[in-house]
Amino acid sequence: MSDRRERSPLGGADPAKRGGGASEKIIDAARAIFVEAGEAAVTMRAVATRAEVSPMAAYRHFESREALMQAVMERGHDAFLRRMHHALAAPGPAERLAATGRAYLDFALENPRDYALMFMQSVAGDPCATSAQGPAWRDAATFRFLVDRISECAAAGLMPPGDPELQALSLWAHIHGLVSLYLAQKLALDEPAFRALCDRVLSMAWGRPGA
Amino acid sequence: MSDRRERSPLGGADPAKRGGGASEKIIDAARAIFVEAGEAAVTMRAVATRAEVSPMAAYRHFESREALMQAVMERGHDAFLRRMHHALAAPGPAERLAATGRAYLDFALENPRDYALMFMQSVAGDPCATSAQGPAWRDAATFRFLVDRISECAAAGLMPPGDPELQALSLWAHIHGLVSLYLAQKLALDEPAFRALCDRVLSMAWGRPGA
DNA sequence: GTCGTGATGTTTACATCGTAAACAAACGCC
DNA sequence: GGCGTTTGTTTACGATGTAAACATCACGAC
Repeated sequence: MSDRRERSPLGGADPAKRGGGASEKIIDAARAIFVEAGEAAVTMRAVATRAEVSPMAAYRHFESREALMQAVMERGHDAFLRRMHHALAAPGPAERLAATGRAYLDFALENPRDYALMFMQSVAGDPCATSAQGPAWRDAATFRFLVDRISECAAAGLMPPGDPELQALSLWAHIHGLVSLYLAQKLALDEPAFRALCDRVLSMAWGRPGA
Repeated sequence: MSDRRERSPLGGADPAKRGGGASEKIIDAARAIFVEAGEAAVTMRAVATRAEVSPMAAYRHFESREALMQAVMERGHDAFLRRMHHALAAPGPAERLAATGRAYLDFALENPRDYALMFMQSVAGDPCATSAQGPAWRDAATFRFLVDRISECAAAGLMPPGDPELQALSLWAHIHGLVSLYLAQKLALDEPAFRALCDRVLSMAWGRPGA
């Protein structure tokens, strides 16, 4: 959990901090290619070309391609969390939970590659998964956010009582199941049909809040 | 849905039929490597070595590495369906549905790479933008099997009435969500803890049958 | 028999990939 | 100034997917 793969030799005590403008430029290039053309297109040479440096330059900032992809993923998580927080603008607990679900779906459908990178494959050194024992998802900011929204509803009597963490995980798994099957093209639906399907499934299982 | 990528030049009218002993040998080699070491280890050269042929031999039977992986995946689906059918041995509708859930989980946990290959890949957006409209999962034998188990329960009054297809999809998504998060190492749990978690989540959401 | 003909397999070759190694310029600090 | 550290480049190597050309072998027609 503590080791960043980014080299950031001039970063201060906290290596998770900015690694300098050059690292930024390289991550930006990698992200641009990734979003446009997918993970396979993110080759070190392509990134270097886009960042206007030589192919080996990226290795001064990232141990390996995998470490670079991890940085790309972290940007995705940042954006995801920011998006979730928009749901706080809704007026009441139930509305906030519903908005959270909508924000989740919107992010996944607008950033399918980011979503897949973040949640549908195992990446070494993932912030969500230490791959070893112990709590990881329980601590993830986005998961805590969902737990809070559910606790809020429970406190307002809008939810059957129970362990909010368990309910949050259940809801997360449910939405993630739908989303990931859709993104993996196992459902053969277009986006509007999929959104309608989500609405029906989630309202069936969770009443109104989940949809 | 009808075009096989396998070349099978001596296969009869149905190209999905056996492509000859050599194709078998190559798929077997690919599967062995895949199960042991993961998709990345399935290189054409490694497969050829294992199948005791020259590196280019596989191209006589499969268009590309991707087509070979697809054949590997189909083997996985066959095994998966066979496993599901064991659940029919249970005595009553509720028991059969519960056994189906258990079979699903068991298959995924015993064959994690197969499961990931079958259900956690191919993200919308890139070359796979074919996204051929129309029913696909609705026709899949394994999905029909789940719908049948749910219909059985509904007929016996063990399930709230409703569209069995929708309920089946909801249950599928829920279990798949849990499984895929676990396999992608987002939960940071070991297997026994994960099984216990599934039990709690699914029994919370679906009463007894799902667990 | 001989002679195509097509299925099957091999060898060779190439572009592209991740990345190790050696080298060079730019910077801070004395 | 000199010198070590940081940052970048060039070059090179082994692995990969696969195209192209060539070799083998079975088999039906003559």
